[in-house]
Amino acid sequence: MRYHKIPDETIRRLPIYRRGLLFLSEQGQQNVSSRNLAGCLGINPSQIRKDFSYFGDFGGTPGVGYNIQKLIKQINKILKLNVVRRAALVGVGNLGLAILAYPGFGIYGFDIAAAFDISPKKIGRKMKNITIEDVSNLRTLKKRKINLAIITVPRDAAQQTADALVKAGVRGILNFSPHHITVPKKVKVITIDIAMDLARLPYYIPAG
Amino acid sequence: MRYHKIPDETIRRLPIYRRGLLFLSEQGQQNVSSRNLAGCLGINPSQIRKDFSYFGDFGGTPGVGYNIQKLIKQINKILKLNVVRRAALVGVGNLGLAILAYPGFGIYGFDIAAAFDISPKKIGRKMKNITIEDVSNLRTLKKRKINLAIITVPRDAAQQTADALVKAGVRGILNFSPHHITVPKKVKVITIDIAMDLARLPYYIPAG
DNA sequence: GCATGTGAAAATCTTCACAGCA
DNA sequence: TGCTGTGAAGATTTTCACATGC
Repeated sequence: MRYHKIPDETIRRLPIYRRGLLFLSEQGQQNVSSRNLAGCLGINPSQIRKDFSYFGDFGGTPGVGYNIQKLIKQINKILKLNVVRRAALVGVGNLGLAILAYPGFGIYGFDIAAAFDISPKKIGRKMKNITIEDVSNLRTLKKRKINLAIITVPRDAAQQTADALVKAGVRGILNFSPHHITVPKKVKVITIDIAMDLARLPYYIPAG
Repeated sequence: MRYHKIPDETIRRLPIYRRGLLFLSEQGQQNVSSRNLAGCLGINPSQIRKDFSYFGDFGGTPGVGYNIQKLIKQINKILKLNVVRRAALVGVGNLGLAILAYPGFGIYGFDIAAAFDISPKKIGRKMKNITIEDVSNLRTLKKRKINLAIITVPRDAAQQTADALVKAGVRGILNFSPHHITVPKKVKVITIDIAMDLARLPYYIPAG
């Protein structure tokens, strides 16, 4: 299976596997079978084996399972998480602040290295070793080797923020603004709309 | 197509359509074609027409398009957003606070009607008309007609929080904790792991 | 002409089932 | 025996293409 195109869905699941593996590792486990990992994550075991098989030999041992540390390393390599990634945050409102404080990015090797806002009240303030800069400074990102960004600006500023980021050489954007943003093909955007995810819960709930 | 099972993917897109339609409505538009809406959202036009067709007649007019207000009403009805939904928030940390302050829930008819935490320092404090309660009060949710919940507690408290919510009659959970939670089939869980979404960006970026 | 609504085809993704190995 | 790795089958989702209606 080594030479095929990797399904997007497989890529989407790799961080889930990684999370489960780190958890099991913390529990002191050395090895894990696809069935164990599946149970831990609510995923079908064949799915896991199939996903792994796209990348060639994941070093699973029949009768035993996979070595957890090895697996984590392989996944890191595939996801290109084996170097520290510097990311910028644009829009230091409530959500932006929560994200700056969020401890979860570290375990993926992310370093939120800069924060930007448009409000003079916020510019210059210091949060967690980061001084909030004016958005006009976005153009310095390239020089600073920052090529990932998180957008937490209001909806109507989302597209222009994305445009500025693209101009500054950013290649990946995590967008929390509830608006579709258009970028060149070479830039990857992942949009998270918190309210939208909540919005489909009622559909699945019978009665009222 | 009226009597078929609706694809999950279609349900996932309905809130996206709704968002685009509200935006176009704000711009003063009355009608929209599948092609216009598609352009606005980055989705294929046939996809939109197919999605709509699952629900029977969406009242589109050949040569003209769809009436925006009518469409929004239909989507609201399908997603069961035509009544105000009361939701509880559990875990008033940074992310929880940001979500309490997030203005985006209102446009879907959500009312975050209660907040809970385990820390005595936070219990009793008031945020936006909501007094933070002790998690032991979760069992009152049924009486208070709250059947949706947002979990923003640390990873290791996620499962026990979910258990308490299920016991309290909650039927839908939006989970921000980076951990899989197991619930009975009648309860729907949607998990958002912010860091995990960021984690797959580097994969799509060539070079370093 | 322009746009909907939808069968049918194509693409994608998931699950099965089993050969092969420790 | 227990588990991996994977072709093949099955299920789901997307896209095409066009008949039909304004």
